[in-house]
Amino acid sequence: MSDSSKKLTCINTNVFTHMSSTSIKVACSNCNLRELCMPLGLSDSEMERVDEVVATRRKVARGDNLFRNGDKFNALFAIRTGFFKTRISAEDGRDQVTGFQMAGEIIGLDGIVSDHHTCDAVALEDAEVCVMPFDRIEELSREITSLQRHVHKIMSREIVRENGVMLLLGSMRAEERLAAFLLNLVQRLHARGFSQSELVLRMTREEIGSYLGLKLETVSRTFSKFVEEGIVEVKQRHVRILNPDGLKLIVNSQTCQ
Amino acid sequence: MSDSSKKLTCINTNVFTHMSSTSIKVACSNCNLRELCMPLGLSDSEMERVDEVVATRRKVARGDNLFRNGDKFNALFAIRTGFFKTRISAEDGRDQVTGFQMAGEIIGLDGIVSDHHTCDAVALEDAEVCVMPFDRIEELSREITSLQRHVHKIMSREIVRENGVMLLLGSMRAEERLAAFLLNLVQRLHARGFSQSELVLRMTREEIGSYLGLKLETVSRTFSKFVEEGIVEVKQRHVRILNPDGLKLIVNSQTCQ
DNA sequence: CGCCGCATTGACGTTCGTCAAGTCTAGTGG
DNA sequence: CCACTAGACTTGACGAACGTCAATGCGGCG
Repeated sequence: MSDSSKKLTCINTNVFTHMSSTSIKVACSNCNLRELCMPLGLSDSEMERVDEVVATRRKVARGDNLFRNGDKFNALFAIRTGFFKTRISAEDGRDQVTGFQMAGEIIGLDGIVSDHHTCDAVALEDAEVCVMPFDRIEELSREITSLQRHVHKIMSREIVRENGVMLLLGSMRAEERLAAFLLNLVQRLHARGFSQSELVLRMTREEIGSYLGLKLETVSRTFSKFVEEGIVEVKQRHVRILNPDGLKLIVNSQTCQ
Repeated sequence: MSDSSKKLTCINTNVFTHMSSTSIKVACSNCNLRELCMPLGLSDSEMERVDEVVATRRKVARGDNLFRNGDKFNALFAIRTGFFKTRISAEDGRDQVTGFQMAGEIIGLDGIVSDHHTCDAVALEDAEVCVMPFDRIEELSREITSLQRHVHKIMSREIVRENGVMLLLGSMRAEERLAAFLLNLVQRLHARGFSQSELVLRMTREEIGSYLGLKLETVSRTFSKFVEEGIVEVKQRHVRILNPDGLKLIVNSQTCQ
């Protein structure tokens, strides 16, 4: 499969997780996620100081929470391996998945404003994160301009991402939502060296539905429809995109609302 | 009306806009929006430096854009007077209102990540904003720790706000959405010294609908339903909330979806 | 006065949620 | 090795919520 040519080698989501014990020092400076996670163009001495920000790393087993709504906010987390969902809950028990995060992405920004997290972060597979104490980040970004800018961009990117989700939730039909979701996932996976056409969903239909503002049955039906139309192959959580242009067409179809 | 007791005096949204010419120097240090907009507890000398960040002010007439999707990003804007909406547009022409902003709120955070704005900001009434060049903000927040923290909080607050909108769009029914919208508006207006029970909508039914993921007819019908139930009085854009607890009950009703 | 944009209301249709039955798969234990 | 189970997924029938289309009302402004 030529399009699984890895730009970044060896981003294993699972296999080697249990080998890398916490004692092995993995610095940002030699992390293969560096270009996703950290600013480029740091000098060696700056990079050394950034290494020190990553105080510890932490493993999160599948199903466990990295943090919960109400937890004290201390640190941002950079995902090294694994896959997360974030979700918020209303008082009445309803909840809404607000995002799915994968290796190289930063999680925990919601906690800054009130010093407490306002959502839950749940590992959808065994995961490992770098713990980056936020006061250290602030300290260092006062000294390293490019780090400061980088932190601002990460937060702005999240705002823009959520804008896109609002568009999806506010004005797209079920097919468009699912098509946009698949294209987004596969694009982010591709940036991490995975295939452009094949992916394994780490979340259930219900979690997809929660994210997309749909019921799980609707998600399932919509998958089936895509299969009938020959746009994708679906076997449980394994998805192969046969006709990416077909998906893109669906996203921009504007059949109605 | 006792609950229109002004905490901040004279936040006029319209009347005096044309009087305050740009030549009058209005510094943050004596701005009555300070506590909404700027960090508290700055020393006098720090406050002086913050004053210098606000390079210029800019008037935006009703219907005009403060910035557009694609515009180069240079500055954040603090709203002094007036009322804005932000919206994003898909290629196919669909658009989605992503927020309504009022005096004391910061607008333009979307532009940081890519150096270009990704949404439009439109004045819904004649408005005036403080232009805060972003590189000046970054410069100063490297020196004034509390300003740095404040900037981070503003961005985090926007992320959390959007999380809430995602919950609304993803899992609430029309009545719940409109009730939540009204409560949110009136709460923010109250923080600015206005009534807890009365408000004037600055946007059309269509704009409300776009924000809430509903069609304008649905918004109108839902208003009518609230009126029938004696929860609000509605006369065009004038809304009086007769039974705020009724609204809160609706938000948490979870009838279905 | 008449126009125009905005808002309301009604009749009808579509989409998606609800409820229920049934299937598939992985994991467990005999 | 196979039966059993639990959880995830699929599919169908039906209904509710909301969108669509169209007619009408209302208020502000030239």
